[in-house]
Amino acid sequence: MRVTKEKAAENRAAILAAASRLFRRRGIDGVGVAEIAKEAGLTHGALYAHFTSKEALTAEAFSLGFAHNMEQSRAWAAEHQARFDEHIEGLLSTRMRDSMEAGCPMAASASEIGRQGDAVSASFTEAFVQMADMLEKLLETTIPPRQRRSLAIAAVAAEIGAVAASRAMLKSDPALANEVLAAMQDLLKGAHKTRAAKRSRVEGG
Amino acid sequence: MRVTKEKAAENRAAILAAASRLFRRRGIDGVGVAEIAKEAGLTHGALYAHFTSKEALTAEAFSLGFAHNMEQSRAWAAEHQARFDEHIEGLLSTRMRDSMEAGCPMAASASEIGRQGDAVSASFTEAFVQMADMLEKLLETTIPPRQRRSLAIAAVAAEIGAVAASRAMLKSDPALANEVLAAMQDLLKGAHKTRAAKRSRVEGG
DNA sequence: TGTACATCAGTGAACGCGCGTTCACTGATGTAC
DNA sequence: TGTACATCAGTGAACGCGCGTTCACTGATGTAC
Repeated sequence: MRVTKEKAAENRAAILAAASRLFRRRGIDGVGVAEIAKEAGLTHGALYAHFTSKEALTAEAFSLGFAHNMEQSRAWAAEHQARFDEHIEGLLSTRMRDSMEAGCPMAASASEIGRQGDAVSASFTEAFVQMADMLEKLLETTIPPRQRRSLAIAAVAAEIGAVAASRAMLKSDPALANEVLAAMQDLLKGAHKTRAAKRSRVEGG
Repeated sequence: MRVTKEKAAENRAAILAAASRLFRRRGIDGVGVAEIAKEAGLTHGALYAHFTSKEALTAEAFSLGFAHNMEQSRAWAAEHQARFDEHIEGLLSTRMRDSMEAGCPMAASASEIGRQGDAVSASFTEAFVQMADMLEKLLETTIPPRQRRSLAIAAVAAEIGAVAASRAMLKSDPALANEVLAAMQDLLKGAHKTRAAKRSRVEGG
């Protein structure tokens, strides 16, 4: 039966939220539309009143998931007045790795995105760029702009790899999984420090 | 009908090779056992004479895929007498990114491994460690052992992230996809150079 | 070396199941008067 | 404000399809004599 416009909008949002959550946890191919609808408190038929296909739903779910995560990340950084190093520590923490739902959605789905359609790829790219932009602004301003951009881009990719790899080996070697996170923190913080120092020396000399 | 032991072994190997190839290209959930068997020139029933289940096949296919890729990588490094930097250039090349089949299998499946069973996770970990060991040996010996290990581990995770991210955004922003590979090359080569230089200064002073 | 037979890799039909999608139907909502 | 009716979000049965797995059967291979 028909529901109010507000309720319909809520249901649509609930479907997207459920899809985003389930896709991260079990992969796109690992979750059916019936389960997504059920998780949102609906039957599978209702889903097609809001989305033309699973693919369309997937694209929107990723877009929303990325945006939501980015917003949380930005809020956290503002609240804690986090600089580059602290932000890297947060992203590469065991807490982020162990939470498929609160953690980075790019890391949760990285290797699947390339097999999806253009819309999903575009969502990923947008999220990647926003993340890189955010990190870039946190870098020492003594580093030349071009280097800042390069380092920020590499840092996002590095974070994705470290979290994905750490998750992949968690079942068989938890100690090494933690070592991966720590090693990546060292690499990124070290690169930041070195590039900032180099510039200072140039300025000083 | 029965076939010779040699032919049976060949068929088994063909199934594993087909599975490894198809899983990388389309994901584990994206490929059925019938297609794998067909690609190996058999019917789906034959598959169960060699493997107890798709999961068992998956674990063996990944194990073989990782080992095969590692062997190729080692051979390439030996032939080209590649040092750390050249090896990084090879791994983070557009050629490796664009070939799902010749490229790094860890990057192709990173985010899916965590959802598979213990055996698949163990295969991934073994491949990761071997890759890290190989890179570690290519690092400047002036760098202290603990730093070498940390850098090698971070480099493998970084490579996985850069290749996976570059593939994910290839459809929507090829220029940025290339930039990711270049930025990661800079980050890793820079870290290598800096750590080697630091040590030299300490030794010199 | 030749014969008889057990072995077993491979075939292909069949299993139950869940997938994405469609559709006739329901009934409260939203709207026109 | 009250009434009549069109709208449409949501329901649930049904669709064809491909999934992973099983199994009776085939017939060449490998082995025992």
